[in-house]
Amino acid sequence: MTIVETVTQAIEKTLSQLGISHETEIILEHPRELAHGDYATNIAMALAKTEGKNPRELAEAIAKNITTPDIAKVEVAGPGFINITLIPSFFEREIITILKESDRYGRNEILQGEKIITEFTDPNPFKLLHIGHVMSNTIGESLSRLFEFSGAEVKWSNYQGDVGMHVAKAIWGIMDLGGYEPVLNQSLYEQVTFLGKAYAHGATTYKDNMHVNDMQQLNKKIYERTDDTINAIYDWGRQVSLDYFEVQYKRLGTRHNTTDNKAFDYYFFESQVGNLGKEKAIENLNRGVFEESEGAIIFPGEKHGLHNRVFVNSLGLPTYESKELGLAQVKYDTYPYTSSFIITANEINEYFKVLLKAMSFVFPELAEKTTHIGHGMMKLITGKMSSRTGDVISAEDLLGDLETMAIERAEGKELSPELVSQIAVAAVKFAILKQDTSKDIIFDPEQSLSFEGDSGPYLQYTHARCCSLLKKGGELGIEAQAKQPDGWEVTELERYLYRFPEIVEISLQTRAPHRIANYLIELAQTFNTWYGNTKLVDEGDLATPYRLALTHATKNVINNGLWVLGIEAPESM
RNA sequence: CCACCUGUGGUGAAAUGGAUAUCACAACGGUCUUCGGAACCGUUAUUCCAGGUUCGAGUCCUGGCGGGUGGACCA
Repeated sequence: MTIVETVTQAIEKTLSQLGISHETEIILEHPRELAHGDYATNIAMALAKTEGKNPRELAEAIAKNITTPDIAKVEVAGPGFINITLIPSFFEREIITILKESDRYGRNEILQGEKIITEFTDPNPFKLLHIGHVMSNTIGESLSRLFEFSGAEVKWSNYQGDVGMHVAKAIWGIMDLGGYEPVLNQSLYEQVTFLGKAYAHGATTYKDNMHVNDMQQLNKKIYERTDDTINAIYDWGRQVSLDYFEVQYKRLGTRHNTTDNKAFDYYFFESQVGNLGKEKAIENLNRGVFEESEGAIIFPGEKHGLHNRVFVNSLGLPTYESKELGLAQVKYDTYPYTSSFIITANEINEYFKVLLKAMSFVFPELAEKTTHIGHGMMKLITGKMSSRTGDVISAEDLLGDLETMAIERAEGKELSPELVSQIAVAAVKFAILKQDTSKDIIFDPEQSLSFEGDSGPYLQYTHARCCSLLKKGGELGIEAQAKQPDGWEVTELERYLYRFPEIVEISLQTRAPHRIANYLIELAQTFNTWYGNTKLVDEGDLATPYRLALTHATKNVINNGLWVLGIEAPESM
């Protein structure tokens, strides 16, 4: 039984002893001020009115009767809070648990037996992997890890638009620039840069209302695969893009599956789900779910308080909407999930509401299992980042600049390329994950590059510092021992460490990795303050073994927390 | 025009309806013969406006004002 359950039960018992029946749930929270205790409940204030009593008097009455072995002190404070302080040996037991469970500490079984499929990143072949994709990738990976940390079997998927007008624009651009042959023998980066240029050229031309017809015809030919020359360009461009994305996932530290060493378990493509989606739309047109309008097949979202959307356009081609229907089925056929999460930027939130409504008629069981999670957009303070490949900033450029800064920051200290990469990735991922992911992020590269304050590198540094202290203890022949010395005063650090599993649960329930990120910062600050004020490894001090145990516990919690965020925890840096 | 999201120090953020609104950056001032200074300590400064619900509102409701995103053949 967890400490929260034990204490809640004790309060429950007290209430019934006092003859108070209640429907209000007993909620335990951590007071903002540690001085107020480890847990607090507002139950007295909540029940005061129905009981016809003064909240403070009621609180006093309840407080007097709460007893469990782990409670050292119960106090009434403020308007009627009941503050609870735990006994020192509770913390000692928790430290033992943290050391014993090691990299499993903080895991739970809330999602035991669940089969979850997540979808994120979703870059489009023929286009750049840009910072928006980095954001989706980071958030999607963290949520996937959080689900896994909570006991679910999780499959990662990536859905990519390998057909559609953007491809036609790119291919038109390639042809107009004289073909791809000249770059064939160059590096992957050169090839993909050429591709990016070609796309930009096509897109600009299209926007200027030139060659619109040509590109639409081209689009049709790409669909039909009737032209050998076009097919060759298409196959080259698609493969170059996919290879290049994979290089970027490696660089981003995206976890790779063990079967084929690729970032995702499943890759789905628009070209593979379009026909099925179109069939479903036509099928449901006959059932009256969809309607014909202006030569297109639409879903009348307006009948459901939403807006109408086109599923099959007037040329008879499936739009993104109907492809998504096909995708839901293909995903389920590939991996019979109990839940499916689709993580995208929030600019398509409204679109997804309509889509899920339509899906609830076409595939009721699948729609029930599907959740869309919209994340904020990455806004840039312009002019501060190099942008070698166009007006959007590529993942490549972003990471390159961060790595350069990390090296400068180290001031001549030799860092392995691997470590430099880990630090750069930590900087950007933490900047994304430290705040509510549903909101836009104003990405100030300078700030993220500064590596100060609440940053990923700060956490990594704290982790490395813990490792160093443990090493020093080892050299002196002092082993960590989770046994409080006589007269030990419980530190703030201990009073934060045991909260990690609770934080993970809250983070899961609200699907908010930033809860974990913020907790880790608080924990690291608490540790560093302690470190600054106390000589932790002191040969002559009997408390050193316990201090080393706390240091080790801190290392474990930071390590596990960073794991959920998808950030590496190097032992030295 | 309609829908959804959003408004917290100079800047960027946090806060299951709880106590004196927290953290970082910036600014200013300190600590240092390091246990690894990418550190630690201190000072200044904040909930868009008006009502309402509640014992209690940054948080919930209503109405303003400001910002973002969407609103039929792009995704």
